[in-house]
Amino acid sequence: MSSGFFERVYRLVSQVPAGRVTSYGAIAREAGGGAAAARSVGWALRALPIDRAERVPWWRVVSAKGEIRFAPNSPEAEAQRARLEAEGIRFETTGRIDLARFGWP
DNA sequence: GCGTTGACTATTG
DNA sequence: TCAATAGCCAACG
Repeated sequence: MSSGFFERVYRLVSQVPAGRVTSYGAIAREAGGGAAAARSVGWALRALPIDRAERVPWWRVVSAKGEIRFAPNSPEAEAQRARLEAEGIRFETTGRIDLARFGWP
């Protein structure tokens, strides 16, 4: 609406099925901004309103390495990990996700 | 319209 | 494999 890029990002994230995760670069590329627009995707999700956050699975969006890009002691990171585990996603001992199994093609 | 910021990615050492 | 640096894009002030 206001910004096609933002709405497009929200739409793509909403299309991610439960039990799957995607990376910022993948969404950025699908949004039409290119892999370099990954930072803009983070900006869009950071500006994600609360009412939008409930219908947009932002927690299924992780870094290209399958790890959460929040602070390890951040409440958002804890909530994200909890939601991902609730959807059946397992974390490695290093705290990373196996994109080969949970990655969204 | 310019400069800064950011939930990133890819490349190099 | 890990750490540090550069680059790109979009929104905000």
